[in-house]
Order: sequence, then structure tokens, then C-alpha cells
Amino acid sequence: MTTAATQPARPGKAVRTPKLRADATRNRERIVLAARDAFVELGPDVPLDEVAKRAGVGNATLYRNFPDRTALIREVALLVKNRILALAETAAAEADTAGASPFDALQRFAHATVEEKLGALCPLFTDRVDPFDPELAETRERLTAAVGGLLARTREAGELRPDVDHGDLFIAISQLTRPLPGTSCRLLDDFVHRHLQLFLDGLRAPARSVLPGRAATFQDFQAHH
Amino acid sequence: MTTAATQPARPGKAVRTPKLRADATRNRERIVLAARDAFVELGPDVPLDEVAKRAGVGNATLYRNFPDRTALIREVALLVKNRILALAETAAAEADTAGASPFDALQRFAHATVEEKLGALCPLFTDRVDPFDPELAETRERLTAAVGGLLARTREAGELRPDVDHGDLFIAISQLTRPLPGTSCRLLDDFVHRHLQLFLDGLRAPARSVLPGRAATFQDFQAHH
Amino acid sequence: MTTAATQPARPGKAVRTPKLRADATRNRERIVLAARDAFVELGPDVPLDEVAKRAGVGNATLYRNFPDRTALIREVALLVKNRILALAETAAAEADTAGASPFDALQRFAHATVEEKLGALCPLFTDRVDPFDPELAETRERLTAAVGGLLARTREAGELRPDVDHGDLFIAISQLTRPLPGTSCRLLDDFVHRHLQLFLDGLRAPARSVLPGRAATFQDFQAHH
Amino acid sequence: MTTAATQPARPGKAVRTPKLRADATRNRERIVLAARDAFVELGPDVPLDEVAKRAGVGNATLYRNFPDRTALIREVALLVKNRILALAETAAAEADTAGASPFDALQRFAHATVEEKLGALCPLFTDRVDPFDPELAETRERLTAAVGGLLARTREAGELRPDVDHGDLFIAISQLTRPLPGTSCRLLDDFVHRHLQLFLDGLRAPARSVLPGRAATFQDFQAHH
DNA sequence: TATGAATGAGCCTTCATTCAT
DNA sequence: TATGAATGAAGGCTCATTCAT
Repeated sequence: MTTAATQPARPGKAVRTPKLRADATRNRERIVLAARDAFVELGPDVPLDEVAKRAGVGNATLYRNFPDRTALIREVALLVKNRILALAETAAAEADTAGASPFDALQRFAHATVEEKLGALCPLFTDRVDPFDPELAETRERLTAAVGGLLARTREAGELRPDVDHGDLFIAISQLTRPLPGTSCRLLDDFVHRHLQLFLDGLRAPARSVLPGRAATFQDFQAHH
Repeated sequence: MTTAATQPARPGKAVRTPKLRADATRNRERIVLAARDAFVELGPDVPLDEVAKRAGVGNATLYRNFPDRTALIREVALLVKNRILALAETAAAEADTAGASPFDALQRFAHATVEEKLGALCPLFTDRVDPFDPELAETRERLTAAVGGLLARTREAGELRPDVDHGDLFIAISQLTRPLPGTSCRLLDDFVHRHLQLFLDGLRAPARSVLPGRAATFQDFQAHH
Repeated sequence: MTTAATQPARPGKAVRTPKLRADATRNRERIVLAARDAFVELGPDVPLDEVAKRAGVGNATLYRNFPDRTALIREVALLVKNRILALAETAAAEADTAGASPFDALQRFAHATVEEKLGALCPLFTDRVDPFDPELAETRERLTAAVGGLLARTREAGELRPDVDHGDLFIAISQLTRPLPGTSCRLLDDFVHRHLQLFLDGLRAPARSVLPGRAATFQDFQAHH
Repeated sequence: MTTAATQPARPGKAVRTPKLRADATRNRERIVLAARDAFVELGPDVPLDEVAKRAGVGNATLYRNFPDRTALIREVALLVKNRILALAETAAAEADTAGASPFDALQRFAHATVEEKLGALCPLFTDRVDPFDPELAETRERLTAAVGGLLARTREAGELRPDVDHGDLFIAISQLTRPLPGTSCRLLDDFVHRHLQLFLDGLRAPARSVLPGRAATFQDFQAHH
């Protein structure tokens, strides 16, 4: 989806070009996946040589594809956000199903993002990706829309306290699920879902307190992540 | 002779004897405070030269006082834990006041730990301090006792859901209030108290869900922090 | 594929394949030789940056090839021991020649080791190389065998006092020829062969004294060097 | 002997001055002795703080007495040379005793210098002390005279080969007894006297070889040590 | 004067990034 | 294009030397 729409019809030398491009694309993907895993396991300061080794490519190949760490992070961000977008769209659909509890869909979505390592990867997104990057912006908008729909549906069903917004959800999820640096995040995993659930319980209507500050929007989440 | 009990009453030359030592002690303190702030702002990998610069001393002076990063972290941990201990003891006392709501005391304590940067400093405590350090152990025990009393009181008052323990509180607080590395944590501060409050709302009795896993004890918190 | 046996007969592109590797190998060799010379001239604590500069490479290149000082020392040790082994084997052959004086061969060998800087490099071998390193062990065994044969032959010829062994020879040679640290060893060279000769005169049968202690074996030499 | 001839007769304030001077002198001596031992055990690069600690004084006291490492080395050199001078004078006297073997006296002297760590300390003397230092020069001359007499006596007795001189003796002794850097010199001590004896056997008349080069004088030894 | 503390310079090592094949 | 190698710029830490008490 990233750099896809290449001319398949061109004759001549082009016949060999797609072959190479397939290889290159394969390499790109392996690097991005390796980077995501390395970031999750070793933290955002993992040496890029380590990423290259995990991807099974030379370090220079990594640099050829991603001129610097920021460019690689951008790709990981895109990957993760797209996967979370898919989860959000699924959850939104579930929430719209007749007879279903929108809050249940919301909860499933929240817990599912943990598996996508949203928390582990958030540190990457901070002030290291261009906030005006168009492709990221598009994903962001679609994610905002999907989660916005989900929340709206939940609110309409009277299950969500009215004084919270998308940003509150995302910021809190990413905070609660963020592993300690240098720790293989297994340690935390024992309690992540537990504390996330406590937070979700706090989101449920009726509100049990008056919240300080204002509701966080997706903009606020972006500002951080 | 090492630290405090210098003759307060004696005038004259006697005041000059501890003078140099006073200077050194002052330096130690400045370094620890600078370290705490630097850790909070720049994360646990902040160059020690940066800490020295902030403290206004040469880097070797830092190394003279703290042979390595671990020793410095230990001192910061001690400082922070002692300050939080004081907060916990205050809160426990408030909770015992007739007519007061123990949960209110708990909430005030939780929000107060944010100002002490509990979350910012937790990453330091992980596998970087000796878990058997006696001084740290003592502080830990006193902290466990104080918070344990506070929670017990709250539980007895029927304000706390029964399926949570100290560890849940500390782990979640430290996660929710942990700033992103490299971010001046002002960004997060806008929402920290808000999301902490949502979590506290989730802690209130009656429980709104069945929590997965088991209650986290202070041991679990220590294992991480 | 690693080192040598590249197709010598094949023309064309095949010659280019090992090219880069040849470059790297060349670099390794330059580093080892530069290290040997630097160790000889400046002593075993010479800054590795100095070695890198002499080799004409960046310091990180040195570290890429030799992860630490020990690894570099190991390579120098191997180089020197192999060169001395060659001398010993030559001398052993000469000693076996009919009509030749085995003691003369021994003396030529001893003086030749001076040019190989045995003494200059011995300090490196002490407790800085793994005593169980297999490659070093093999060289050591072959060296022991060659010199042992040479000494046995000399002893049989009645030219060597009977109360000495290999270790006495090696320890004394390395001591007598060891330059002062920080001294370009030219100063010493004027007298090294002279004093070595005096020592060799002392080795000659018949013994002119009763030696204290016991004969030093190659093990003893290894223990030091 | 170094800074001794202080006016004992002066009245007035001077009565307290000698007291202090005695203290200071005591400190100087302790520092020099500690330095000698530290040099022997840890090598010529031992941190001066280590020397100060061994001497039981603050590091600044060391610097007050010896402005830099060179000055301290000079004092150690003086101390050691004076002690060896005493040995040489004793040996010369023994050599002159009717019926005694001058070569035996020479041998005893040579072995005795080992205990004075001549070899261990020689590296200090190299290009780190001023060759024109008058006090050192005086000691040197007296040492030359004493050993010269001893050698002359031995030569006259027909026990010493005629083609060697003082320098040969001193250079070889210091080489043979020099410990490996970083090694507590116990390791070497097992064999030092043994190899020194072999060298002495080589010195004995009649000469068993033609020596290369020229006889080394005390000047040559000084050039190195 | 003697001392503990402070300082700056230097070496080892790692890592992001570039180069040559 | 993909690769292994090379590079330089930091950061951690030690030590000789100076300062302030």
C-alpha cells in the first residue's frame, strides 16, 4: 500500500524492474517488521545495526531504504497505526451491531491495542515524526474517525461518561502499556490488562468524579505520540 | 561527625571545622537534585556530564561522590522514596481522622505523588539498584506499611473495590505519570491528573468489572521499580 | 573463502570478488604490524588510538577487527610466536647437521630472537591472553618441541650445562632484551647482544657454579609470558 | 642526609621550627618509601594518590614535597642508589680482604642488588631524571668508584674476563631482575637469582666467546637508567 | 602546613552514518 | 542494488594537578 501502484504493463527493460522492486519491497517490509520488534524489545535507542541484523540485511541496505532513524520510525508508525486502525474499524462495526454493547466493543478494542504494542511504540512517535506528514495524517484522520464513531456510539448508549474524548483513551492506553526501558516487557504484561481494565471502569458512565482539565483530543495524543 | 550533629552552640573557630565538609555535602545534594531533574527531563540515559553541568560541578566531582551511574541513581531513588513516604504517612493520618473519607485521602496521595515525579523516576529503579540495599529496603518497608494502612482503611470504609492491592496502585501511577523520554514532561502534565483520576474512579467500590490476573503487591512493584 | 585459496587461475571478474575482503585483510595485517611496533616502542599501554593512527585507519576500524586490547595482543602474540617458531625450527635443523656445533645453532637462535623483539613483546603475553587459547597453545607446543630438540641435541653434544632447561633460556632472553617502556629501544640494542652472549657463555658446559632453584620449564615461561 | 644539616643551636622562635621540620622530614621519608614500594609493586605508572594513601598523607602533601612525579622519582632514585652504594662499598671492602675471592664478593653484591629492587626501579630513572642533577651525579660517581674498584680487584685476581665493564654488570642486572608490568614480582623471583648466576658465570674468566660491541661503562648505564 | 575536594584533559569504547566494491 | 567496512563524534571514567579551608 505504501509505494505500490507501479506500472505493471510496461514492456522492455521494465520486465526486470518489477522483479527487483519485489525484492526491494520484501526487504523494506522485513526491515520495518524487524525494527518494530527491536523497538519493542530493546527500546527506541536500539542500534540500527541490530535492526539490520534482525532483518537479515546489511546495514547499508537499511540506510538505502530509510535515510535515518526518523524515516524508519515513520514507517513503523504507519504500520502500527494501520493495524490499530483495522482494529478500530472492527470494533466500530461491532458496536453498531444490534443488541451488542458498544462499551464491550470499546473494551475489546482497548485490550487489543496492547497486543499491537501501542504503548511500546509510542515513544517513537514523539517529536521524531513530521506532524504534517500527509500519509500519517491520513491514517490519523481515519483512526480518529473510527474511534470517534466508536466513542460516539458508546456515549449514545449511555455507557461512557461524557467528559472524555479520544485522546484520553489513547494517551492513557499508551501510558499504561508502555514497558520500562531495558525490560523485556514480559514483566509488565502480567498487569497491563488489569490496570487497563481499571482505567476502563473509570471511563464508564456514570462519572464518579469531576475530571480536572479538559478532554484530550486526538490532536493532543498526536502532540505527544 | 560525618553528617549532622555538629556543635550548634559553640561559637568561634569550631564553626570553621565542618565548613569544608559542609561544602562537600552541599555539592552532593546539588548533584542529587540536579540528577533527579535531569533524569526527569532527559530520561535515565542522560549523560552524566549534563548532570554535572547542571549541578555546577566538574564531572570528576560527580564521579568522586558517586562512582558510577548506579550509585547516583540509588541516591535519587532514596530521595524520592523518602519524599513519597512522607506523603503516604500524611495521607494515612488523614484517613484515620474521624469523619474523613479515606478514599479522598488516597486520592490526594495519588495526585501528590505526581508532583514528586514518581513516574519519571521509576525507570531508574529497575534492575539498576541493588534489590537488597538495606537503606532502600527500609524505606520500602515503611512505604509499604503506610500505603497498606491507607488502603486497608479505605477498604474497611467500603470505598475501595476489594480485588486490588498496593502494587496495582503504584504500578498504575508510575505508568500513567511516566513522561516520554526526551520530552519535557510539561506536555504530559496537562492530562496526567485527569487520567489518574479516571483510574482512581475505576478503583472505587463497587467494582464495575472482573479484573484479569491477580492483585499486584508491593513486591510486584518492586520487581519492576 | 575467508582467507586465501582464491582461484588463482581464473581470469575476469572472479578476481574482483575477494577484493574488498582483501582490503579488509590488508587492514587487519597493517593493524597487527602497527600494534607490534607500537608495543615495542611505547610499551603495552600504548593508546590504541596511536596504533590506529600508525596503521592509517580510524580507531573504530581497529575496534571492529579487535574488540578489545586483549584481542589485539593475542594476534600480536601469535604473529611473534610463529616467527620465532620458524627460527627455532631452522636452528634445530642446523643443530642436526653433521659436523655442526649444536651450541652454535643455539646461539644463533638466541640472537635472532632479539630481532623478533621477543623481549619487547613478552610483557603483553602476561595474564592478558587466554592461557587456553587453542591456536596459541598449538604454537606453544610446536615451539616447545623445536627448542626442546635443539637443547637436547646441544646437551647430548656435551656443550650445554645439564642443570638448565627451555624456560631458563626463554625467560632470560626476554628479560635481557626487554626495552624500557617509553624508550625507543635503540638505546638498549647496543648492548643486548653483548649481554645475551655473556648469558650464553654461562650456559655452556661445564657449569661454573651451582644454580639456585630449579630448572625453568616452558611452563614457567608461559606462566610469566 | 638529604636536607639534614639544620641549625640546632638557634634560639627564639626557632625552637618550634625544628619540631615542624622534623614532622615534615618524617613525612618526606614516608612518602619516598611508600613511593619506592608502590613503584616496585604497581609499576612506574602507579597513581600518585595511591602513593599518598600508602604514606598515610593527603595527596596535596605529596605535591607540596614533590612538585611532580619526576621530583618524587628523583628522590627514590637517590634513596636506592645510596643503598646500593653502601652494598658496593661493603663488597669492595670484602674483595680487598686478604684471602677472599673478589669474584665471590662481586657475586654477593650482584645478588644483593636484587633485594634492593634495582631492576624494579630502573625504569623510573630513564629520561625522567635530570642527567645533570648534582646530587645524583655525586652518588653516581661514588657508585662508579666503588664498583670500579671491585671490578678492578676481581680483574686483577684473574677471575673476571677482561672485556667487560661496570655498565655491563648494571645493565644486565637491571634487565634480568626487572619484573613484568602489572605483575607482583613474586612470579619472577623464583628464577631471578638463577639467571643472574648464569650471567655471572658468563662473566668469569676465561672468556668463552668474543663479545660483540664495546664494554658498557657506567655512562651507558646512566644513559638508560 | 596538611588536607579533602575540585578540575580538566585524555583514553577506551560505541554507534550513526558514509564509502567502496 | 546490496554489502561489509570505515569513519568521526560522543559519552563514561580515571588521573595528574590545583584550590580552598
